[in-house]
Amino acid sequence: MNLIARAAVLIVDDHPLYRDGVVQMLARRAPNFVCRTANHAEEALDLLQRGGACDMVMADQRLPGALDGFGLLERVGALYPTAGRVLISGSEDTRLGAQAREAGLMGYLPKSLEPDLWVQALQAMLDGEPWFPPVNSNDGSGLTPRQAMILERIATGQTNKVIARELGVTERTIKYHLGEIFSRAKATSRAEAVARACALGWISPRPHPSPGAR
Amino acid sequence: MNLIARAAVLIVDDHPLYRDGVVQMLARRAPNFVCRTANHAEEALDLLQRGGACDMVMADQRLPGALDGFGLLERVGALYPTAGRVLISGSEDTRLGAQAREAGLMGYLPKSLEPDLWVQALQAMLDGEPWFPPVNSNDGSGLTPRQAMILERIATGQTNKVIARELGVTERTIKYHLGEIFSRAKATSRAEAVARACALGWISPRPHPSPGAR
DNA sequence: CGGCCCCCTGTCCCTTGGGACAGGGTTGTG
DNA sequence: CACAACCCTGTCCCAAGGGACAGGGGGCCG
Repeated sequence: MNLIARAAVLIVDDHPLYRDGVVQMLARRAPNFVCRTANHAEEALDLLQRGGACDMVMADQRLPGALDGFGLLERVGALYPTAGRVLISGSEDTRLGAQAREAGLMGYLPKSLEPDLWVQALQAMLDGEPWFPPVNSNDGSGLTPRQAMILERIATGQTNKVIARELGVTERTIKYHLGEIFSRAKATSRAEAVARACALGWISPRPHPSPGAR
Repeated sequence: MNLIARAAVLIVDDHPLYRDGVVQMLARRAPNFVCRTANHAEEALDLLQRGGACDMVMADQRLPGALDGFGLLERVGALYPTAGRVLISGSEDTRLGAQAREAGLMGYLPKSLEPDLWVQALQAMLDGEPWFPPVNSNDGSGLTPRQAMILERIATGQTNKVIARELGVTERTIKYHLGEIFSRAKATSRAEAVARACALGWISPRPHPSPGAR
């Protein structure tokens, strides 16, 4: 564990009290950290530009404004390749963790994480170690990979036919999986399934541009 | 503003750092408050039962476990009618405020609220004044009341026919409104509309039991 | 008043969706 | 091996969804 270096971290979240909580906690437990905070992506980018780079940028997935956490961190990655980038999220959805990995981020911190683990994770990440929450074996959703894959596409408005084509299977197969999803989500239609999946955190509530659907 | 009385408040939220933030902030700005915290509904009820009642119970809308914020506060209302009940939420959705009002709660605090306003609101509520965030005139969604009404039902999986019956209009009319909703949400199907509405915070992501749909 | 917005309705038509019934394949585990 | 998940597929069928086209009515504002 690295306790020597001073580290500059930027925390981006639109909930003032949460930000304060993080800052206070870090001040107490990891005095070697210098914290800055921003309300949203634009402010964060502005801060980085005028205030110099950071060792670590941690952004909530859900942010007001045009850029969400992923969007912001993507841009940060392009502008400041040396900064560690970490996603924060209020939801329990471990799918976000996977997404964060794919996006090349250094870590993913659910807000339900205990402060102890929080600093532990931070230290690890500053040492260059990626950090993702211990997988619960339970991925929360109770959906099979296939089902999750399909549900996600459903949520972008894709039709069974399209999904079938893209996954290289028959339309009938999609219907089959849909039926399974319905029973697991206690839904009777795709619209309801999507709503429940949102409510249950099964799917990441990211504003989708629906690229292939229009 | 009432600065005299000692007030016991219970904060229920599954994000430790957010809870800490609130507690710290209150300790600094409103030392007359005695704070207790709970992770989820069950813990909260337990605390109330063994620890005696509270003047104020503030619960996040999204909680792990069987009861969400509304559920918890409903039960609290039944068990401890004198306690003020307040909903907290991370989303910007002003619909939640309306829902909280309907549920007879004393207030609604979005997490994006500035700490200043937070304590102000708390004080007001302890004085018996309901407190809800200043309406932005902008309800965020850009949906007409009718559209919002219909979108909500869509999200519970209701079919056009059912909605039409319940609203006392023709199925055709529902289709019309749906079309409008689609264009506003940039969606092409009800499933996509629901997903985008969730992502945009247009609809409250409450696990619906879908009463009339099954 | 004219224009704009919201709400409501109709007909025609084709595409999708989803259930019921009935299979076959793989992998892995007790 | 038997059993359980998971994945894939087929056919038949009917209900539901959604677009195109074409209207009428009320309210509010310049």
